[in-house]
Amino acid sequence: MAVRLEKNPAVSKQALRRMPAYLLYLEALNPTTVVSISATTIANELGLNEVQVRKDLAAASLSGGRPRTGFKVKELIRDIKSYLGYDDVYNAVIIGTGKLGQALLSYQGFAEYGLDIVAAFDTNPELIGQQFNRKPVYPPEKMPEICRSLKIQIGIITVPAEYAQDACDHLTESGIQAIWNFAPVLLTAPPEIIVQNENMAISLAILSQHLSVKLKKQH
Amino acid sequence: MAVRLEKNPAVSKQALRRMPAYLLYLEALNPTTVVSISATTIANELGLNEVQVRKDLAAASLSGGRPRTGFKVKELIRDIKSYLGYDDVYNAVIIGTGKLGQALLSYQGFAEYGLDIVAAFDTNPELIGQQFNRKPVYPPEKMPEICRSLKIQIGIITVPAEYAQDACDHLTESGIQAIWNFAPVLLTAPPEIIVQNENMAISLAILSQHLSVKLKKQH
DNA sequence: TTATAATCAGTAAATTAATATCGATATTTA
DNA sequence: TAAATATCGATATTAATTTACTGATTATAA
Repeated sequence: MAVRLEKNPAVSKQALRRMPAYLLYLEALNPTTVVSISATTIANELGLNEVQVRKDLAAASLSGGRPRTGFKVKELIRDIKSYLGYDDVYNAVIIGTGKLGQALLSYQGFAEYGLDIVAAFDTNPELIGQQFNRKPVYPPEKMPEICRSLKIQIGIITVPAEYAQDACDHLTESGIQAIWNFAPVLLTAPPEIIVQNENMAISLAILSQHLSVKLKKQH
Repeated sequence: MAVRLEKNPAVSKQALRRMPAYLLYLEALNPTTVVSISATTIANELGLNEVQVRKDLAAASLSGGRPRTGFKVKELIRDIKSYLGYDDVYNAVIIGTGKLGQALLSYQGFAEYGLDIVAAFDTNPELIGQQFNRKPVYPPEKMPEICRSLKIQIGIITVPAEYAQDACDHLTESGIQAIWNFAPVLLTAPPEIIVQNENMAISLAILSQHLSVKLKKQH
């Protein structure tokens, strides 16, 4: 029998970044025709090294794969989701209901990731009282009260850059645990607060630098 | 004299990811009071290792820093921008004018990064002919013609997941060079096309996993 | 039933990235 | 003007990550 000695080996930050790609790939498979899949196949499809994929999967998978057939697709999806914490449901609020805030409020896909956006905050009187995707917009003063009563863990910042630190401070005072920051600002927060920056500039920097190198080559 | 032997040493992908943070930090400084800054200071402020910062800056900076004072802030900003290709202006189009597409069309900050979004495409007849932030929305059929005549290099995909591959194919046929993909899908594109995924799921995965670990500790 | 081949898990080696150290140099201070 | 010190660039070391290798295991086919 294939015994897995290390149950859930330490996983690198890089591996954590690859997990969502595995999920996307696995979920795109037809579950009726593809029951099992090997690390080799996934690696080839995603352009990764097969040992790397096998190690990543070993970290997330509870039951492991079996020689010759690979991993059960359904189990693997479930295990990766559980590994990433998508099973636990977190309540979130959005600060700033501009276009981006509205886009996030309207996006149906977050349920997949265990993220439940339950309310939004905005200073604009015209937006306060409105709903987006059946989620109400409140004035910022209500933040502490609402966050505590609704047991909000995550605050999503989608305000313009100049108001982002304010939003961060408000959220911190309202007792949230983590911040997902879409504003192009470096936030200052207490160390116990998890801050994850969704920095489109990073993505754009990588794209731009590649493109710059590519276009220079063409001359 | 402090001679820099290696002019622009090879930089890692990780370093490239840190560059936008340096820019954010440097641009937040008051240019009248802070003329020069040391790698040490930046490292402390951003919570990074000082040698790492010095190496990163050495890769981007043309003139280098000088002992005791550090780097000239204005020069450094200029050099990093140039290094990231923000000097070159790239023309882009947006495919999909839902909330996210509209948010990107309306965002004024892309000019900073040398990104000029000049038009959008959507299948929705109600949106075709409209403008967002003075940028017109065209039907997809016009993509090849418009992309070629306006010399579009970058296509930004903001359609729902199920249409993303179609959008990608259209863009490829329209002669663009790079794709910035916001849809949660793994795109298949010719190898010469640069594909950069803006995968919010990665960010969310990291946040979620941290939070999961954090909340478990509290018990 | 036995041989073959694909795949896994685990360990070792190689590569890449991060951090520590060192001599040189420019500014500040005595 | 000389000594002290902060900072740089470069090299050396350590740590993390990726890739290669090996033996075990299971399905398939002879």
